Amino acid sequence: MPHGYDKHAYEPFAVTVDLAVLTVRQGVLHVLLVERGQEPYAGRWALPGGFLLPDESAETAARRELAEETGLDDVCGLDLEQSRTYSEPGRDPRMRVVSVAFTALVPDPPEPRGGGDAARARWLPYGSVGPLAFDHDRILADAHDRVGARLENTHAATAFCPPEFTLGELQQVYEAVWGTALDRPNFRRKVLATPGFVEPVPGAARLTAGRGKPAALYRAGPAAALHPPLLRPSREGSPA
Amino acid sequence: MPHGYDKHAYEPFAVTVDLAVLTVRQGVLHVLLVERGQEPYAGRWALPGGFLLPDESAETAARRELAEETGLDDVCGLDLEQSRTYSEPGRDPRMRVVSVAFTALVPDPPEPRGGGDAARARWLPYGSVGPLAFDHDRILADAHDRVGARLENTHAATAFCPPEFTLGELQQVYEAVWGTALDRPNFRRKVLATPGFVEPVPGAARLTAGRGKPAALYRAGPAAALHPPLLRPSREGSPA
DNA sequence: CCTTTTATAGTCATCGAGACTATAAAAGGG
DNA sequence: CCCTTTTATAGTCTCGATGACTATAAAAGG
Repeated sequence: MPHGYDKHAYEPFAVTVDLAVLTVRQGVLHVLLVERGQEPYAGRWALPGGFLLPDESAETAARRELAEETGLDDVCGLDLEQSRTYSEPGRDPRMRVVSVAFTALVPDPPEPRGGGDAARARWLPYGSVGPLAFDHDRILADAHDRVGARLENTHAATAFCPPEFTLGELQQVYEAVWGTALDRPNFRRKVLATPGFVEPVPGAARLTAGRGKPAALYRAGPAAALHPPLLRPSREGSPA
Repeated sequence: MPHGYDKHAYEPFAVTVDLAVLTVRQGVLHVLLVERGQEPYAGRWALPGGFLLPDESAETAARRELAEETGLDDVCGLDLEQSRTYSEPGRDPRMRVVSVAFTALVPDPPEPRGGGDAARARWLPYGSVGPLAFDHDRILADAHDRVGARLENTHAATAFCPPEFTLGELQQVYEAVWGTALDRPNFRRKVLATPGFVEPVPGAARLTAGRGKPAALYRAGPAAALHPPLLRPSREGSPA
């Protein structure tokens, strides 16, 4: 907030929210994208988003847009996190737009309704489509980075799962987001040893994919942060 | 970016940047604050900041404001990171302002010049002054959280130090930001065992505080991220 | 010379985690 | 019904990271 507020001239900007809505389907990370109907970038895929209303916070606007685009009824419980704000002068060729980006993690999603003015909305595998409109490639990549880090330190992975899930499903989330395979017994040991990460659903089991032994079901635990964190295998440099 | 761009009405907003400029002085975390000269919140301390110019990105504006407020000449090399954007409708009583917050880590600082229109600018110990103007208490707390986490995963602590520093000085940074005491031999072992964190300055030593054995000098290493991270001692729940 | 202060070297035990093997419980095919 | 396949779960072994702690070195000050 500027102290010399009243002495300065200031320029008004358009403020929007952009959403990176992520899910894991069949062990593959997917993103919700909309197809642009008009110039600029007509025919290109873009992240859903929209303008802030006059008396909305960015968080409120993001949740409203999320409900409109996904058609989900209970948007309240969803994992929605502000990731970063993009304000480069040339990022929209038409006018000066400052965009607050959000990342939403949703469980097994319904097909998006092409709500409102959307030309077409689809779940697409992460990284499967060419360059997105505007600077949305970078926004999406930043969101992906943050989610990967959040899986290490929080139980955010449970946001990708239904209310009751197996440890195999939870592991698939980690593998899909990180792009690495994990050892199943070690993953299981680590998750169960972390207090508050998951809690068992007594006496419940589910056949995972039709074949094999039924897996026990778990719910998300009360712990927000994981101690110690669940670090991904040596992402860069030497594994020390 | 909204796809139904042209069909929507949108409201223009004022966009500003707010800066949490942090440093460590004598082992104590300090924040750069300015005293407001006018209503609202006249006489209260606030974070420095200002409006975006018409063709500036938020990053550029933040760096410009940083130079103006601190009087530092080489703002280019400073550690400046976007932290979060604040957009609650009532956060400024005069008008609708969306603020992009940044956190800057600076080494042993010069006294701030009360540059431009600033009533007064001072380095104050973190948490030593009462409620700040606007929502700056929360912005500052969020910045502090992020810096604490960044110390775990990156060599950001070196941004608080002069180009050549002792391991004791580096440890003081960690202790000041985290608010915990660390075991000196263990800290030393951990830092030196992390590849790329610091590299020794051959044959150089400095008397740390006048007394005691002179300490070897180190420079910041090339590694951006630390592997494995330097986790702070059991911050919550059980230490596992 | 002795005390104080700070830096640096090392020791020991414990815990986490990667790699791996073994067993249990289901489906499917003969 | 037996046998193979598939997946879940239990357990073992080893190594490395780290917390707690002790010991030595090199300076200043009395």
